[in-house]
Amino acid sequence: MTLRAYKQTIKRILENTIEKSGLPEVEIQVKETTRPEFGQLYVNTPFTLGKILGRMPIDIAVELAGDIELQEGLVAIPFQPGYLNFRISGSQLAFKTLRASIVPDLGKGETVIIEHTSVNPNKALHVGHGRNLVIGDSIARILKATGHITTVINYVDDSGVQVADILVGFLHSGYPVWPSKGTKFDQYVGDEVYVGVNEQYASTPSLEEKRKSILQELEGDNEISRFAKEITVRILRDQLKTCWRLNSRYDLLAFESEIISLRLWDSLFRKMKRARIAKYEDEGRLKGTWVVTQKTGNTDPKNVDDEKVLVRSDGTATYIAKDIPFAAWKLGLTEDKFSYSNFSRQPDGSILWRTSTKDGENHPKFGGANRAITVIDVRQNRLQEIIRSVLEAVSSMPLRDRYIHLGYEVVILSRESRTNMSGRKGVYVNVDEALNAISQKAMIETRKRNPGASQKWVESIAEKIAIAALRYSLVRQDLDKVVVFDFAESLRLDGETGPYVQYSFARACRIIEKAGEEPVISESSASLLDKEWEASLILSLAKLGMRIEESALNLSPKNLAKYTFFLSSQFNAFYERSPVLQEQNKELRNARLSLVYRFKETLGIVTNLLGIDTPEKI
RNA sequence: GGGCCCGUAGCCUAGCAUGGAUAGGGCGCCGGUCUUCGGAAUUGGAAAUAAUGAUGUGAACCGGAGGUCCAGGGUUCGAAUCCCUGCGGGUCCGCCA
Repeated sequence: MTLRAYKQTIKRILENTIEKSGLPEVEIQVKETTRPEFGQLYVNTPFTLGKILGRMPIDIAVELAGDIELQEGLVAIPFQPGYLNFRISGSQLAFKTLRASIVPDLGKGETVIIEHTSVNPNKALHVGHGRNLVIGDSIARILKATGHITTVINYVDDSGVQVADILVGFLHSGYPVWPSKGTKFDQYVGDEVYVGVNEQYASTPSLEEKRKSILQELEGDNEISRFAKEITVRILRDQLKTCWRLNSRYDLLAFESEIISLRLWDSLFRKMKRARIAKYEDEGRLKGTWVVTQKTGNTDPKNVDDEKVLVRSDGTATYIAKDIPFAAWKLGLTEDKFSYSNFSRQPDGSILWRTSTKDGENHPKFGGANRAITVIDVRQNRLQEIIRSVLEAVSSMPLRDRYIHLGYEVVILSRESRTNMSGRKGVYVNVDEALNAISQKAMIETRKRNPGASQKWVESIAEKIAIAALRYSLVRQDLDKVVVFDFAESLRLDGETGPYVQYSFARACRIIEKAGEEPVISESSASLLDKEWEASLILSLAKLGMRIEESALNLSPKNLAKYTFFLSSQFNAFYERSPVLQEQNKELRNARLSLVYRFKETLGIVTNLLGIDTPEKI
């Protein structure tokens, strides 16, 4: 039984007690206390009841404490000015916590689609994309571990202007199709071709004409569109190398060009016309277009800004006309016209599928999920809202809980100048470059600590440290906060960082390795763990289920990142003050050793949910 | 102009959804510890080396200093948290994607 189970038990028993005492029914929230002398859990129900009944909260707290019947080892203590605190006996909490680490089942088979990464196939991933990937991948891991059936999608926008830009570079500006040796193709295209072509547009206006004609060719089946596919898939394969390097994985690649060629838009557009959400403009500045009006409660009739064009006056659809059917497909609001084929095998052994227009292979079910989570930065807020409100109108269902835009703030390079990363201008830090730099530094540190180790081993450890450092730094902040990517900061290996967490894990492994035998925990030996720092480590370990639950419900991986750091620093404090292997008292040694075991397992579970590897030795 | 978001020590950040007990961390700073690693020097010894160890160092630990929770008003027994107004910053508002 973990703290999460205690919480549920207390809630149930307290509800019964209130009912039996004839007190009014109120919503009960069992919360964690801020300090150990208040016990571990508390409710402020006496305040709520006091208000209703016009009585002193403390009197009600005393009364409830007297009436409530709790299991052995759990007591209720009234506290001024009206809290009801619950104290779990140290030995019992220790014993129960040390027996097992439990991940709660919250999903009950709910199907969830998570879309993340979705980098345009014309450049390498920069750290802004890295934030998207790390958030999305962590959430996918958390949801999967808590009993949800997840499908992870990486959307490939292979039909837009950005693709036309690089084709201009290859076909008209003389960029070679093969970069110089040692350069990744995605990096070469992003750094040289894409940036170069965008600079040339200013000086050579005729290039823009060329782009226009390429853009038209892309919609059809011809030499240029086939060349575009070849190039974008080559870039995609290199991007995936970076994604996999960051420990991410996907189930499906969805190609925008196939949404177009399968004409998924048509049936949606018909439905939208029928539902009268799509309106034809007879006059005004949008004459000849089909628009959708967002219901915003904007009362000013002169304000036309919340109209969004769906179909241009020349009859072509705008990009939102690709997003809407895809979003509808995710929730099963439109039929599944895709075929699917095997794209490649991933490092974790699973198959990465891709949408396809050709005859499909035997594939798992895609689309039609209970819930769709789209990870995109906050600048897409308005568009995502439009998409959801269109889907709501078409399906006449509220979708607030089913179509979720998980927005996060952008990554910038400097707070003073607020340098936004821009692929077009070539202002960004690539994920691979960042990882290489951190890895370099970690390699020096690892070598210092392991002079006799093989170069290959040192390199593999340094790589894992680099990934942990980057993933941790991108996931630890609130989604609403702008991340300033500071190179010096990202090279830090101490303080609140991924490597610090890995270090404490490795410390635990050292002790376990040297101890040799696995300890057997009994209630009496658990009671020996009575030191303040031991009790607080146990309490933190007992919160595993609660922490996972809240991050799954709030889609907030940051909570788990904080939790790994907190556990690690508590473990390090324990490590300094409670020697395990030197302890002469066999039973105490045994109890401490099982605490080390439990710490290792718990931390291993949580770091895994964050995609951080924990080597046994670093 | 309208929508959304942010404002917490020198810097970064948690807590805000669901109001509650002394606002929790990290970096940096000051002081200390040490089963980290290096080590001037001293003592013993012919030597290998052993003991002591200034001082440095640290993915380690302990302690300390550092706060108008942007401002003002309101609701409440109680506000960092809820409401209103204002200030500062960001972002979105193309027949681009």
